[in-house]
Amino acid sequence: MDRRQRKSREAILGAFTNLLGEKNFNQITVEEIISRADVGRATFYAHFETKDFLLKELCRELFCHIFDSVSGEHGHHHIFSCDAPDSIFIHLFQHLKHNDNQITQLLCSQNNQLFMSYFKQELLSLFENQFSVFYPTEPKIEKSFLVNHLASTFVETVSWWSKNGMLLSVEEINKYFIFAVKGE
Amino acid sequence: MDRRQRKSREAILGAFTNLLGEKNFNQITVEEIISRADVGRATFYAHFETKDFLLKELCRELFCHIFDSVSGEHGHHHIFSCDAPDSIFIHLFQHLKHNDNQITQLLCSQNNQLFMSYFKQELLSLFENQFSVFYPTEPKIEKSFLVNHLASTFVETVSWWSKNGMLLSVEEINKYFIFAVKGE
DNA sequence: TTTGTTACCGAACTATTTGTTCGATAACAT
DNA sequence: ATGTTATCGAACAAATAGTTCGGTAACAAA
Repeated sequence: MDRRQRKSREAILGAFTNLLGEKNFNQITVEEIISRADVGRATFYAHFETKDFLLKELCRELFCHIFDSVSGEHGHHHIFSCDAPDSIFIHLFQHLKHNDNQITQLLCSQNNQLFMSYFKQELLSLFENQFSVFYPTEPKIEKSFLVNHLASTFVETVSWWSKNGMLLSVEEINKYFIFAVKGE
Repeated sequence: MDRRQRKSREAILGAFTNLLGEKNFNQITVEEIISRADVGRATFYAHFETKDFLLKELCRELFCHIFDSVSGEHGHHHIFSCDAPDSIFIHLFQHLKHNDNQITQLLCSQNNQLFMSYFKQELLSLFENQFSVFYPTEPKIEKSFLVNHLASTFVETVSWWSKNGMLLSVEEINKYFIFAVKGE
């Protein structure tokens, strides 16, 4: 990719990220973004169709590498089929605590739920075929409910964690999560 | 309240409710609202300062009577201190299934999370001092985490329920919820 | 170094949407 | 019957979104 293109793109995404940490998504104007990114109006629209697409792109960049690395570390076999079935969660917590791309600020900003919904979307497909580890043979409850519960609880745990300044260690927050979904 | 005022207000809230069932909140314009409500532009702004305040008012009307009735039925004593500690949840599920004010359509529309966040807000204060029934003496986990988990799980349960067309009975969905938070 | 390509800027522009103002009218309360 | 008040309609101003285009400079490849 052209260096100019890359610089413009990163300037826009960076300015947008900062603004998201300060104010509501709806209240952020294109004018603010381009003036903070110091790029022309036409340049913005050359890169991103609308503000919503910009958000989508940002989320993709934020979460993609996390999920990529998680999938990569576990190869193409079932992620829960190794020694520690819940190691996937510790991995995710670790990645989040590492705070690439200022992800922490975004997760505890007032735009919290914006990112959480994207996050949950990714988790749903990740947990789709592994929920049986936590809920083995539960015929009375529909699968989609359990998968949704698993993903929701993880997202809410991360949300609570980041809102509390991520004071708890990765091991501690993982215990919290396990307790929430298994009750032990 | 003046009959004219009441009619205008309800026309606006009704039109807004219908639109929320069809498209995204951000994409709804004041023009659409007033043309569907068949009121003048000035009238709209005489009733609601902005679109956001309109949403807030709608949520208040949607949820307020539910929570009022729940609190009223249980008087001023602890809602969990009666025979069936979890009866409060069945009450809530029943009210939701009754579907006053087209609440079901809104809960499973694309604006789902908009209402769910308001809903959760109310639940948090409702559950604040009653979480110990579900999690008696759990010293290793912070209280705010448990309260948040309780409210989140309830909201997610309702969300899943309404998205599936509320096919399950009140008793069944209550069982799902209890299983999710207690694991039994 | 030269040449052709491409991204950027900046400025002007259109269209949409928001929010306000005001006089006339009709519904309301007393 | 009288004074009040909500509404209408229409015209506003202001903010924002999104487009267009010619000139300029950075780029990549020869």
